[in-house]
Amino acid sequence: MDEEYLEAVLDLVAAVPPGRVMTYGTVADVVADGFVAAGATARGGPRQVGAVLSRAGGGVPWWRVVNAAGRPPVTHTERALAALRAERTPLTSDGLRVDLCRALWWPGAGPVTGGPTAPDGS
DNA sequence: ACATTGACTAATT
DNA sequence: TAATTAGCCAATG
Repeated sequence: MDEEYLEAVLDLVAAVPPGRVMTYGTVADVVADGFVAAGATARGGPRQVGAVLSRAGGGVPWWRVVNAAGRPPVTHTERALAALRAERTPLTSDGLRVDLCRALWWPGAGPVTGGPTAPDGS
C-alpha cells in the first residue's frame, strides 16, 4: 500500500469537522479524485479506505467515517457512537445511525448543510 | 497466477 | 427496515 494513498486518506479524515461525517465511498471518491488531479493513477475504493483506517486509523478521528448506511464500523460501533454523541453529531431517532442527510460532509461543502449535489456518484 | 479476506456499496427481495 | 446477492479494489498467502 502506497504511503501517498495512506496519507491522503488520513489527511482527509482528519479534515472532517466535528459533528460531521463522511462515508467510506465519499472518502474514496475524493481521494481518488485528488490523485487523478495530480496526474497519478486513480486508485481506491471504499474497501481500501476501510483497510487503511483499520491499519493506520489510530491517529485520526476514524469515528467520523461511517458506511453508506450511516452506521459506524461494525467492529467498533459502540465506541464510535459514544464519540459521535460527544461531538453532537446528528443521529437518527434510534440513535444507532448517523443522520447522513444532515451530517454528511465533504471538502468544499464548507458550512453549507443542505448540499443538493453530492460528489459521489449515487 | 489463483484463492481468500475485509472498518464497503448498491440492487433485490 | 432488514437480510441476501453480486460487484468492487487492493492486500496477503
